[in-house]
Amino acid sequence: MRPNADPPRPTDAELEILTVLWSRGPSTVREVHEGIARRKPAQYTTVLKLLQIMAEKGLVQRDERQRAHVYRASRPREWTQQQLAGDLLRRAFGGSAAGLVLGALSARPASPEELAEIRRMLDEYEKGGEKC
Amino acid sequence: MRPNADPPRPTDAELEILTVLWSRGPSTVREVHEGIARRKPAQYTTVLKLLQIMAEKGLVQRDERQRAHVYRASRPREWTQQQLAGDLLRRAFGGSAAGLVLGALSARPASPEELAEIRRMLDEYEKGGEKC
DNA sequence: AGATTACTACGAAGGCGTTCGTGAGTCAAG
DNA sequence: CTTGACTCACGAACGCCTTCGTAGTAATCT
Repeated sequence: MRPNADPPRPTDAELEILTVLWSRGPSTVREVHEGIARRKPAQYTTVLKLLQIMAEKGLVQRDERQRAHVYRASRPREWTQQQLAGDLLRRAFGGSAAGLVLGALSARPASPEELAEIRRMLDEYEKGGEKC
Repeated sequence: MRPNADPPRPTDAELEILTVLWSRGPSTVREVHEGIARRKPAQYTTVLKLLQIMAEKGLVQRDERQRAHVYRASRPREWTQQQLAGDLLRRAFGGSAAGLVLGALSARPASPEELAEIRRMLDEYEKGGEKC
């Protein structure tokens, strides 16, 4: 409907579907359903309905050229992750990125390798983000 | 109702109320309402109803000894932040803490001071968290 | 052609979150 | 005692999320 407007924040069920689309690439309803059903039992028509609603919202785009419509996420994974992280940052952490990092680490203890990866990422981010 | 069970994840409106309670300490409905109304117009009874529901869920505890009941958050801010961060980490980032950190930094660019604070926090966390 | 399968569209139900109006009770002042 | 201010309790409304059943249409098979 509004092709250029930002899609709204995905809900829980929508995020699960987007995860499948991001990892599989453009997929039919059946393929998404198979990807979902591994973890959570769901009827085929439930996934179909979700995808239809998500298409209305602009979260996914639909290619109707084949009989089995092909859906693809309209935003890349990183973009959506950024939206969600920013949203939580604002709502629950008062904008404190340090607070969010601490919260994440406390919630799911990170291995030394992962800590090293975070540090590496901080370095890279500090170099790249010289826009002020 | 279930005093020792973990309260569920707070919703958006509930989180706003909790934020007031965390910063003000135990408060009456009127005080919470004044704290909320600064940013978002809301009727007194809306805040009252929210607090009643939150008490049922166990998100807040109510002291009825005064005529104006006094509510307090049943979990500290850090605990709830940890829940929320862990939840997002699992749902949207596949458990990758590095991904979450990158998402947060991309969403709201951090100042060099904040980056330094994050690094300091990582060091401290690495020292303190020596529990396999 | 007729039957079976695969797919989309649609409507409806149930639950939850949010908002607010109304009623009833309590307390203090006139 | 009556009035007015303040408080809690409750129900209702509305919209959104999620789930699923049913119906209709297109392709395929015998």
